[in-house]
Amino acid sequence: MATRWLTTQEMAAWRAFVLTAGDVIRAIERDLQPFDLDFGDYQLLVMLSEAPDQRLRMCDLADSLRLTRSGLTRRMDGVLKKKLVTRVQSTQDGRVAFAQISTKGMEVLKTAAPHHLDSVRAHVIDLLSPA
Amino acid sequence: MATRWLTTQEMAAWRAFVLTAGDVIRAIERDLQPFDLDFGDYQLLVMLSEAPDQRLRMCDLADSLRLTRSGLTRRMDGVLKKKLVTRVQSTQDGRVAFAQISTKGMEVLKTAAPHHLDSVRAHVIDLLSPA
DNA sequence: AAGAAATAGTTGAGATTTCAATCATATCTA
DNA sequence: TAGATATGATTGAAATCTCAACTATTTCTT
Repeated sequence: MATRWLTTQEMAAWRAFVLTAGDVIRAIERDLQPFDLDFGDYQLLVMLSEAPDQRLRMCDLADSLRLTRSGLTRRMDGVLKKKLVTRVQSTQDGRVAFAQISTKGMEVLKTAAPHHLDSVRAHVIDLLSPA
Repeated sequence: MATRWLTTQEMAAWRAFVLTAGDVIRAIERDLQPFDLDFGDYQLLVMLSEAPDQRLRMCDLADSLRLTRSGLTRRMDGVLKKKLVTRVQSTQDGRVAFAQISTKGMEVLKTAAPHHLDSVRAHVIDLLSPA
């Protein structure tokens, strides 16, 4: 258990990490733009597409996206308007609402996914590996 | 030059990276809160503290912080109000303004830095190493 | 079963950031 | 040197997110 690392070299690595992590996300977001998706939308769609019945309770989705509930409510506004996702009220528990990916949402995701993966490959290799 | 990596394992690594990178920043920001600094303020102060004459042109500072010029103008509002930084108009070039770290800014930075480095150590080891 | 506590979700206000437009100053070019 | 172009910085509007407060529903306790 080595404490007191983080001297010159580790420090440089940490700084590079902080700066390039942002660059990577921005580059990936730019590549997602032709599909009218941002990275937040994309992650939301992925989570739903992999969930049982392709839906999740709002609060579980918020947790997995590292958003507050409030933040998810707002993000849902966007994907609902784009018809990529549906809201389904639970019949079991009057408090809960599900977010469910729509047919259109699945189609958009299937179209965007290969390009997005190319993008991740390219940018992570280009920008992150050196750090 | 291997193309077509990013199968199950690499995919998982990428996802973990995306999620935990955010967690790390949030944790570090929480530890900075007692000093009334957020991560953006801290980085700005570090850049200035290391610059010649402890000052930088707005546009160069913006570039190094990965902010737009507009974004930096707004962030400056905050650190100016806290008296951590001064604005200095250039006498050479009427267009440029310098951001210069103040005595108070240097003091705050010196106080916060050791705690921040502890924080980086702790959270990067805790959260990032597994990924 | 009634009241208290916990859980799910939304809303208003504020912070941070970006884009596009704008203004001012400097530099280049013809 | 006059006009065009480039550069540095700010502003208004919009997007995204958080916190605190709130409503509604469910579950726990007695």
